[in-house]
Amino acid sequence: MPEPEDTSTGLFIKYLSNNRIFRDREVLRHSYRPQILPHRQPQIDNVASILAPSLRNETPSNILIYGKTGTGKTASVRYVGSELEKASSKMGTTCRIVHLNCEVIDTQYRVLAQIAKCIDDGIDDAASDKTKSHIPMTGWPTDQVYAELKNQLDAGGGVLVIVLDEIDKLVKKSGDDTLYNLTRINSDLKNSKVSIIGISNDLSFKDFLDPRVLSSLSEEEIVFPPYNAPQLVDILTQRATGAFLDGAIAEGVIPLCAALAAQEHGDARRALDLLRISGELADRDESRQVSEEHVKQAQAKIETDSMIECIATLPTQSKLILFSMLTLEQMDQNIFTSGEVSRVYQDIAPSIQLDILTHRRITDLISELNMLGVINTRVVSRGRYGRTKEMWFDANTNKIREVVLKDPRLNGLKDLDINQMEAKWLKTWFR
DNA sequence: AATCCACAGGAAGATTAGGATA
DNA sequence: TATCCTAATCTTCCTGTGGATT
Repeated sequence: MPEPEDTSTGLFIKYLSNNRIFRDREVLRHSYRPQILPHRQPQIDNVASILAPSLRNETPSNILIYGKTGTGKTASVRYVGSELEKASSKMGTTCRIVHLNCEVIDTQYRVLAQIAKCIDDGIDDAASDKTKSHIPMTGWPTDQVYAELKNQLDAGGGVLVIVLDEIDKLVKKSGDDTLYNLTRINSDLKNSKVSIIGISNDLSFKDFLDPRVLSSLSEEEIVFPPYNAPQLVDILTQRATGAFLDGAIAEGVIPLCAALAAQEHGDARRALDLLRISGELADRDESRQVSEEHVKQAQAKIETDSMIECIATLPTQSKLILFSMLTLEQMDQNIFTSGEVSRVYQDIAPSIQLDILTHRRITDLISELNMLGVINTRVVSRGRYGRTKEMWFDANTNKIREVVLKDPRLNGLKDLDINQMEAKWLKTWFR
């Protein structure tokens, strides 16, 4: 009997020892907060100038911040926030920042409770046992939470800046009551002040807001434009020095990552992912350098990964349609018409107790698959033989098949006898 | 030029699921 | 808990159509 420890160490050790690429790959993760944010100085200065009055114990204007994902909104605000707290403790004023991600904290109750909790934690060391967290995670009526929050704020004094990240999610899920109450809270406070920073990547969310809330929330608006390719190069270069060992990246790698990500909305997060995955690929095949080839592989990997993800979340019916197309493909057809697909579909649907959708519906689902980029379609006219829509895959069909069969309701199709089906179809309608 | 295939895809109504509300 | 509302899903019915064949 071999010692289990030995084998497992042996299993992993070889992957740990050849470390020729990364110095610290955490630097490339989304959660990493760099000290310097290239090309965001104007926005940072802007936020700072708006928040500055809080150091004189005056209420700063509320701010709304817009920008696509990966444009540095959150990072910039966090940076300004931490600088502000530093400055305030140096100057002896009370000035606190609470950062909430509304994708996670998405109800009025939880927002209020979370704010209260954050203030509490901050005061904790000063007045340790007196102000303990009063508000339970659930159970109180909302107005009581609101009142309790006011008490805590007034007790603490100073200025509180509330950052509502992904504020559009909050509005979509639970309406604008929360925002209404928060913007109004200043008039109920005697001893302290509140200012709100809303961060959104959806410009249209304003439409859901009460005009009064909107006007008070957007006293100041700041837009974070997407990065262009040269700017992304700067960002990647900065991170790469921390993340990679010297000389681990080939010449054109960073510009390539930047260019690919710039095409795709100038998303810095995407660019960093690309660089990190390129690095991981290089690491895995024991290269000593990340090459442009690795970047291309990484790009392909990200693409298929997101497609796999997309397919996995498709409704069962769409998956069955995909499976029908896969079946046709196994019968060495590369291009299928909507008629063929729906005939195959209608034949296998009953065998797994799925109700049969009409042809009309199937055409809609097929166009949907086309929109998602899982398949390609094209309308063709074959003269006397009618007008139809042709479709084909251009991705790895084995991967797709694998994912489709993971659906528990399609499990029975795993060992479908293609030959038998083909023979049957040939007899009835094929060609 | 007329015909006619094999569908595309619009319109509108029916059904269903989920969620709010009383 | 029953009921109502709404959005999403699905069906029915329909008109339109490019071009090989007649």
